Amino acid sequence: MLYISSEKIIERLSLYRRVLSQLHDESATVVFSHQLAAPADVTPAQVRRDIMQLGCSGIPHAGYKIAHLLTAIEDVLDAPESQRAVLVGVGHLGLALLNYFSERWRKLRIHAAFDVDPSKGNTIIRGCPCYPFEELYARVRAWNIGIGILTVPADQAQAVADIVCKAGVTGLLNFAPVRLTAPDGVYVENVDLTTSFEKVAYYARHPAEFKHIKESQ
Amino acid sequence: MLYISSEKIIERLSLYRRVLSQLHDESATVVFSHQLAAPADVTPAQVRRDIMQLGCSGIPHAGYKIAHLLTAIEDVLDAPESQRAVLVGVGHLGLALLNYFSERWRKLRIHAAFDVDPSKGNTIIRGCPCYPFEELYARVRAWNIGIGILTVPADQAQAVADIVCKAGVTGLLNFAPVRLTAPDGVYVENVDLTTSFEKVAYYARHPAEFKHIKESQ
DNA sequence: GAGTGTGAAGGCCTTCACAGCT
DNA sequence: AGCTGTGAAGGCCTTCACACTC
Repeated sequence: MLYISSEKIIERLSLYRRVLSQLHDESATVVFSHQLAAPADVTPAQVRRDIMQLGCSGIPHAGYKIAHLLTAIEDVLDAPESQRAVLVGVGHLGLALLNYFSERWRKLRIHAAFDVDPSKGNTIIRGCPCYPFEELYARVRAWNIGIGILTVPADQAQAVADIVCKAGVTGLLNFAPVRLTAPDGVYVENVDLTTSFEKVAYYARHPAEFKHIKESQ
Repeated sequence: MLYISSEKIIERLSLYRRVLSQLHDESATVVFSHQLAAPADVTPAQVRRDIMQLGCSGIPHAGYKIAHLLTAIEDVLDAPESQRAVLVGVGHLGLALLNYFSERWRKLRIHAAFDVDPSKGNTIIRGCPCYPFEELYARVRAWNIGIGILTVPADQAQAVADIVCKAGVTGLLNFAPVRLTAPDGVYVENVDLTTSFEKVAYYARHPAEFKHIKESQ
């Protein structure tokens, strides 16, 4: 089993995999570093370094075997057995994620959803069972689930985080515009839509300021 | 007008503002660097450096004036007049964003939405008018809109990006799991839900690997 | 010739550490 | 005493450049 220390590399591996999967579906068998570099907005040298860390080797002038890379990336990114998450908050964003992640990965999936709205309790949404919010703690603990996805309003996010952390999750994917506090050992990934929107707005007004980013292609 | 070169700083300013706004609502008037550091997961020294770049000064032992900081951050992040975006793809994710960004900022808002589904054409959703997809190019151009938010399926994202770029936007907020190609001068911010999910999954399985991140508090 | 593998260099960001102020 | 302001140091990530291979 291979451990990767850097967050940035993990993110790029996910991107590489997406491109590799597509190439694989198109029946390609080999890939060059520059083919992976362009979609990930990095240099070919960066790609080669990342692949080096995976323990893979290419063939000069002939590139890398796609199948080898895919296997190596799976070894890093995918759980050996299967990994499950719960989603809390079945609003529009929650539904979008349920659509998005339904069936797409065998090894990583949303196992159940929870919502305070009683009308959503004990229904099945996009193939995913939805339970009453009150059952959150007991079910996460009983199922031994490791990931919590929070798509609840900002003022409830911390309370929900506390519950699922106490129930044993070690990873949180937080969509609420709040910075959560979580116990040591729990990884928190924030998807901050406000920040993303404001950032785009800033650079949309100052097109000169990011010239260097585009030149990396 | 002040220009900030670094993407990271822009992101942190957005976070600082959120905390500052809340403190302001609670009638606080001053803030210490460590109060802003904790929610943003950075050191107090980092906060002081960022504030320095804003051109603000604090008072030793007494912190920074919240009102001054808010004004300075507004000067950087907010457009002088007002800035408008269009949203393309009124699925669950699009609806979530319309809820999320409705009315919340006066200076930055979603001005119109577009969808291929004819039943959504010419309706008003969460206060935001929704038009048929065919009118996208003409309306973006006529209204001189600078930002496009893409919440369409992956296989349509590039085509939509091409249309809105040709119509004159200079910033794209892309939620489709594809890396877009856009003309020079157009800033693309990708919100990659797959990557975020896989990243959380990785660190949820390897709690030791991110110890250094938590220690920054 | 064209692409890989990698030590070395470079650059950016963050943190340290301490002087200065109240 | 406690917090700000900031030069200097440190660390991480990325890029360069070129030997090497097919």
